[in-house]
Amino acid sequence: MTHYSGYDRFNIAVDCIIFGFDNEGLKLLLLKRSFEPAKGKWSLMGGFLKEEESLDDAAARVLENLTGLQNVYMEQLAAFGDVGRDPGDRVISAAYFALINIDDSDRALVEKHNAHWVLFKEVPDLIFDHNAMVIRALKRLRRKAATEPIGFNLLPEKFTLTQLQRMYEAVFQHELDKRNFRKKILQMNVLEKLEEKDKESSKRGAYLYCFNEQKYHDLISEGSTFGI
Amino acid sequence: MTHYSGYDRFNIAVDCIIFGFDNEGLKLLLLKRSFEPAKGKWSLMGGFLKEEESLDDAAARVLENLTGLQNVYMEQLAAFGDVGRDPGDRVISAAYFALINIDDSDRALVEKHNAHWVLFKEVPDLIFDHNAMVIRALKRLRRKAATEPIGFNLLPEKFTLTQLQRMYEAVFQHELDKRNFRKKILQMNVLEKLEEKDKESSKRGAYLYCFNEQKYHDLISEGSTFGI
DNA sequence: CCAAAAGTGTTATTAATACACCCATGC
DNA sequence: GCATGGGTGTATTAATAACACTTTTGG
Repeated sequence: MTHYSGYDRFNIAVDCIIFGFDNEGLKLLLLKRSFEPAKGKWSLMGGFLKEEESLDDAAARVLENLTGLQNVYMEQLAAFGDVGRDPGDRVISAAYFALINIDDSDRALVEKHNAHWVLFKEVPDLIFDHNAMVIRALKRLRRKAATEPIGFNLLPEKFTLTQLQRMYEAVFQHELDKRNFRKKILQMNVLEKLEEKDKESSKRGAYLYCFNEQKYHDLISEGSTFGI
Repeated sequence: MTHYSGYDRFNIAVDCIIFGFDNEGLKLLLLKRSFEPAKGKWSLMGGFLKEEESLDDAAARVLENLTGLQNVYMEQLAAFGDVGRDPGDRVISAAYFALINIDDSDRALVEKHNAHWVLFKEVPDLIFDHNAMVIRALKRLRRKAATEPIGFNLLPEKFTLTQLQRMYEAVFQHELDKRNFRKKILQMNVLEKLEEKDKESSKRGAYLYCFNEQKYHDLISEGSTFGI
């Protein structure tokens, strides 16, 4: 016996805007829809909410189904609830965005779903209101990446300062000054400089760094903030 | 015949975080819940989504039911979807926040709903996850009010610079320097100075201003941004 | 030896902050 | 004439932006 009988009930979906980053730039993981309506069209990865799971759990499940990844950085963007947004039926969708390192994703799984990493600048027409979701996700990503240390989720555990700068340049879509960038990020003292060097992209080799959660907390607790 | 049969369906609620402002400070419009479960407890104003309306429409309807107001500044905060968030039944709630001028609201309607304007600092324990919604709404309000001209929605059409400053002080919960504040807001050139003076709060009288949408658009289109 | 990326400080400009006195008026 | 809130400018400090050369090393 429910307390709230007599009210309309709805299908609820979660749709995932999955950001990735590599040498080519900022990318989205998109797939060709395998069922009607809009079968064969480009789409975000989605799924329906189940009775026994939270929205956050559903989004994590959908992401894991596609990428094989758990414990990924995810954040709810908003709920999309226009009446005609899905021509198949009335569906309310909670959109989530995720930041992952492309190399961590399970390539076989991704291929099985007929999914592809697409450069953000080249995102095609997507079904329903998915383009609107993507645009809002980028806006949110830009804002948050500028003020919180979430961008690191797009990189491997160990990265060079140049890689880090390229990542921010891809997110913000404009170039940064190398010296000012390094000054700023190093002054915040949230990175740990490793002994190792990366020799892949230069002969000289570049020192590898990793983000240090503890250092970040120290920064915050002394009243400072992260900012690029 | 629906395309998406076989998936669970859910009640969907909208809950409204209604901000107001007067001489006493920043306030929230809260009500004592008139039905089970949690009857008699403090709560946000809410309602259930109907088949024929969008989430935004539902939020606007719920707000109008309580305040009598239409065309109010409203923005979706997020969807809240934890499994046990509402002990009455599984309900997914889309939280919206609204900014209104307290004097514009229909006092009789507000009283009829057993609703009260409560100082933000004195918000009591609310049902379910409503306190969490309120905290996130304030965070969002602070961020957006600092970078977009939404704070004006908390004031009457015509206001003095002191009123404007008090509003921002109430939102940010810290004092601002009078001269720096006036310099900043006037330099942006988004206010229109009226001939009229307000004589209510001083003998000398203070010039009234109003926000000018056109001037704001001019500011934006020349590449500048609003900021307090 | 040279191409290619790594690394490194200083100056100039701009924005943010701190701060105190006179003005107008109703009582 | 005095208490009350309205109104105004400058100097200091901090943050941001602009900018060019040396280093290392594999080929």
